[in-house]
Amino acid sequence: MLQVTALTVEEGKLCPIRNVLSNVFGKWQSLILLSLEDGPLRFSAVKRTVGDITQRVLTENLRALERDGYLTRTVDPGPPVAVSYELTGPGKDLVEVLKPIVSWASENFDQVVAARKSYDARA
Amino acid sequence: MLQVTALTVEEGKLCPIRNVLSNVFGKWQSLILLSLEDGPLRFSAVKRTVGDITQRVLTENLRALERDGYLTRTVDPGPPVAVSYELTGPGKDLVEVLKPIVSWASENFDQVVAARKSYDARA
DNA sequence: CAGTATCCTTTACGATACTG
DNA sequence: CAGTATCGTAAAGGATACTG
Repeated sequence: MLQVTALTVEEGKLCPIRNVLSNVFGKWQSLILLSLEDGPLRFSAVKRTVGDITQRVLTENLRALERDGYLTRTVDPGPPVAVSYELTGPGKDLVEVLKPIVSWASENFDQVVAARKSYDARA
Repeated sequence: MLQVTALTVEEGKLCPIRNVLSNVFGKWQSLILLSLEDGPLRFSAVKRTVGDITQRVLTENLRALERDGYLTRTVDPGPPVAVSYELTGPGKDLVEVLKPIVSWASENFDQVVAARKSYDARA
């Protein structure tokens, strides 16, 4: 069976699922990765694509994604300075497995909304 | 291009990606869904599978997943009472698109850990 | 067994102002 | 332009005790 507990069966080893996914399944991470799907973008372009993320939080999330090796950060000192973010190989792979979930979400949105409505009506 | 902003292009409509995924990409939701992959489990069995989740939080998450229509909750009044949770059709579909990410996480765990180490060494 | 009820802490996030 | 610095809020989660 699948191992999803904090520690794997071999004690002392962290669960890869949790350890990797916790940095991808946040409110913004997957959205940011998806925004880079078609090629590198500059900081402000990522911000525009995601829409309602603050500068502080975007920076924070970009750094975390860079740290995990999903994207690179390239600085072109200007002036004005231009910083662009680009998916790495692993980052592109990750986006590929992320996309089916995104499609699923779009396709099943109505169903989920209906389920919520029916649940709330019963309670 | 993919639409990931809070409001979709047709104003006033919520983004399906965010709206659906925010209830799946939490710390526990995907783990709980995965625990039910092989068939229905009772409350305590889910808890055992996930490992270190508290009763309160597990209950909370199970309710949210039930509300979104991913699983059903069946009570067999005992005594002692036995409650079992089972994936619905949509729940099973969701688990299927979730599994590739889980596999990806397992396969790329070492790489991510290495990336973090190298990033931390530079900074 | 499968929860509720409380209380408390942590973490993520939002708002705003400032800067090389 | 792409951040950093502060401050404040809110949601998620942890610990523990209690119950039909």
